[in-house]
Amino acid sequence: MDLSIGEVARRSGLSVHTLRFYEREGLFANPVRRLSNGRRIYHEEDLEWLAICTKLRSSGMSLATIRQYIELARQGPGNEQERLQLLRRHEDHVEARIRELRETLEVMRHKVRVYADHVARGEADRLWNPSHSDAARADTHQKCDPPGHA
Amino acid sequence: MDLSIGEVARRSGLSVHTLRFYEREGLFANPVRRLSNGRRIYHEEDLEWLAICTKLRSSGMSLATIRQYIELARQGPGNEQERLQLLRRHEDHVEARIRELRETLEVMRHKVRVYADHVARGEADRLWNPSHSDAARADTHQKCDPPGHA
DNA sequence: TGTTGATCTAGACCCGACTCTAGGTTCTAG
DNA sequence: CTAGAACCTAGAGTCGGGTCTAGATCAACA
Repeated sequence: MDLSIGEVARRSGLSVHTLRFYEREGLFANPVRRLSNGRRIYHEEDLEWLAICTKLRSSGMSLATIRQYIELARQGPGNEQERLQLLRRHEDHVEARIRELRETLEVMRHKVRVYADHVARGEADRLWNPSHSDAARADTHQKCDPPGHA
Repeated sequence: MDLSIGEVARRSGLSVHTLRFYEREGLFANPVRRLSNGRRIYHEEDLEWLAICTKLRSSGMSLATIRQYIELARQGPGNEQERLQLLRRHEDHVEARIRELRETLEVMRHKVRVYADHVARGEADRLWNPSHSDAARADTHQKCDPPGHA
């Protein structure tokens, strides 16, 4: 049940380069073992961890933080609170990020709606070609264009 | 009502370095004007745009995309649909990102709950020190630890 | 007048996270 | 026996997004 790096790459979606890179960076819980010929051998557990790892990455956890986490895990029992703390801190970050994105999204949706409206009614000229002198006027129409001052 | 770069930095929260960098990158709708002595002069409109710009950035829009957008705006009226399209594409990205984050968050919350439970009941030993040979056993407890195989 | 502080330009540097190259070994199939 | 695929290491390169430095100019004040 040993897996080659190529196999793991295929199944994890990461490149072999990245797998070696992650190893150098200490992102595997256990030092990756080698065959006598020097080739790496992985196991199902590594794939499971890589899946989690990838999820953490894609939710914005840095490699440094992931490393911290697996270092705690490597130290064995006794630091459960720290591990939980680390995960909860990340939860908080993710939540904050979601709030931030939602807020931006709302603003954007509003602007797009107003714009689309104007465009549809063919009244967009003033809006879409703001100049220094009529910026204030355009403003009252909720423009979100980069203001011009030519 | 002219603003110096320092003033704009103060009010936008960006550094003077970044303002100059953004200018080089073509992220201002209008070429930033200079005083006869070469110093940049900004206006309120620039601050407004920088605020929007910052929001777009913080929602993950790349500088390249922002540049595309202001290039459309610079071309003047006639490409409203393209601008709307660009904004809507970004909306889609942001939505997708929110979904992704929410999903991760759910998974994390679940794992944290299960962990905290185990820790609270003092049963975490097996869970928190998984070894190759008992990984399967630990697995039945929904571990999210990096699996060990020592 | 001279120092302090803000600005200018061009270009180097940094960081995170990969990604790839060069040059060498090893496995596998024909 | 040999070609080609897969692997190895060390280290260089890339990309996005800044960040900073050096050396010069300029304004304002005691």
